[in-house]
Amino acid sequence: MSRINKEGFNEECKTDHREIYSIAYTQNLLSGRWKYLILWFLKFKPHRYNEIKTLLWGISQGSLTKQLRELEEDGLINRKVYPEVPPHVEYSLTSKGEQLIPIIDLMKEFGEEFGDKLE
Amino acid sequence: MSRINKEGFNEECKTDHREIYSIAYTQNLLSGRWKYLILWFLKFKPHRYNEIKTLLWGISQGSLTKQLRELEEDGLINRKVYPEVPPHVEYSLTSKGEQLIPIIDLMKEFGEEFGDKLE
DNA sequence: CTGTATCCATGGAGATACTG
DNA sequence: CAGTATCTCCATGGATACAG
Repeated sequence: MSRINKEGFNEECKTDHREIYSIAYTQNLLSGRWKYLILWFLKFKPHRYNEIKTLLWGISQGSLTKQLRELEEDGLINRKVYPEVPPHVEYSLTSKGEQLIPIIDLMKEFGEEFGDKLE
Repeated sequence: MSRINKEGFNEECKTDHREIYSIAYTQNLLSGRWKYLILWFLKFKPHRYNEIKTLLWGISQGSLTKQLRELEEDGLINRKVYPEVPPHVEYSLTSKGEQLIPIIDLMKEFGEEFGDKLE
């Protein structure tokens, strides 16, 4: 999903610009094939890199690293490195990231009601 | 954003499969550059094709038509054609689509709190 | 006014190999 | 264990022209 910028919205839009930008802002943070699920997993407890990779069956290392970096840059998750050998890295939600969880909860509830075809 | 299928999640995933599928299902319905904003506009009242096109400054006709068709196929919006000349088409939310609005509301609130940089 | 048809550019995601 | 570096592929969206 492409990211949406400030440019590109009608100056005469009937609804408040800020509302549109706010929705686009949040959408941008969550744009990515796996981000909703990563945040969902971290809701319960911190996870290590390989734990997430196992939960997200099918994700490649390259993709996972990229999504985690983006989530980190957007301030949604923390990355804590334990200076051990072998390496030990743990990802957890920031308070900002936690505030996204209710959205994902709602998406889960919606999907439980309407998405039965996936079962 | 690519769509997520039933396949691709670990059989031994610690969280309930249904929750993951439910999140992915909802994410799939909303995958698309403009869908959140289209639903947001329809929240207030039905809109005509060109009204939506004007609100979404910058969208091409081809893209708008495609997004509207997908939303319609997924049962989120209604398409009502008034047999007039010139043509008159009105889009409105279905009850299923209305149940998505709280999610978008939350995204708006989140963006209002954290997305000030877009102002 | 509300589209369709066609082509094209872009970027995100996967595959694979390699590394401290 | 937790990455990095490339490469490739293809779905998505945009541009443009045309139409009922």
